[in-house]
Amino acid sequence: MPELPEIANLASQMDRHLSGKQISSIEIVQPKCLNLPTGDFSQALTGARIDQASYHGKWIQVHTSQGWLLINLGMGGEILLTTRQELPPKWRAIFDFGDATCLAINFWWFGYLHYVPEGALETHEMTARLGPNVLDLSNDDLRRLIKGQRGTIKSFLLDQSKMAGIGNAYIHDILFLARLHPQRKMDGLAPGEIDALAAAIQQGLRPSLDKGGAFYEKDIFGRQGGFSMDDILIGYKETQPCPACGTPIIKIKTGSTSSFICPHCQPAG
DNA sequence: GGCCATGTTTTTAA
DNA sequence: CTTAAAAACATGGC
Repeated sequence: MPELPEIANLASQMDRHLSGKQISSIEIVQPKCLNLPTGDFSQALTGARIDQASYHGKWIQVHTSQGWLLINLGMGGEILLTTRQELPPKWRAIFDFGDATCLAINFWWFGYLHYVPEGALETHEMTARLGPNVLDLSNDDLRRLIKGQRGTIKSFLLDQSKMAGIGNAYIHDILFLARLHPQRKMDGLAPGEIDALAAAIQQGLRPSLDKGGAFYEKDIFGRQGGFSMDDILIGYKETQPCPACGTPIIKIKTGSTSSFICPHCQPAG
């Protein structure tokens, strides 16, 4: 599912290939994903010229001449730059451009398409509450964030209001790289472990970012990402040997999500 | 065919 | 307050 590397790539591609295009019409299949009634939403963005696209955590922020289009793919989906003649079989919304191309958006479950008027971005709670993009954190930033925190390290890393971008797919390798058990308590971390965590976050996300995202997601041209199963260290590799020590990887329940760990390299402590 | 796991965010409960 | 778990649904795997 899309996390920071995939979102960052999509936003970058959209910025490069959509800027300057004008939205001529909008077709919505699933009104439930909007924050406005369908008519209001369409009216707000029809005629808008796309200025630029960026991202914050798992949200893509498209700035237009008529305000912001905010996209969250939820648990996975596609944003395709295509034409009416080559539409994918399924989609939730289509933005037609004046030049015969269109943007077809699909997502499996709980995606969002939100409109926010110009200058009102800080009133959009779901993005305003996000912490800094996780790749922008320095070791000192991380240390400050951790100070005074309780709870488990996994729920901390997944808390988008602390830092934005980590999801339940990349977190397995991040915690493995830091040699930390997902259920270690935040107040029990040694300074050296925090530094290791800061390095692990970079190490766990950048390779995928550089390769265009994960193999199970597509870019706006429908091409798969270059980050393959072989690039993943331990995530989703239950029973396979740990790359560091050879101990079989196990899958455990952590709250309502699953985690993959090496029981030898990541002791519960 | 049917049951189950999946991953995000918000909401609700403990 | 803090932290954990459920709910919102669609799709693919076994």
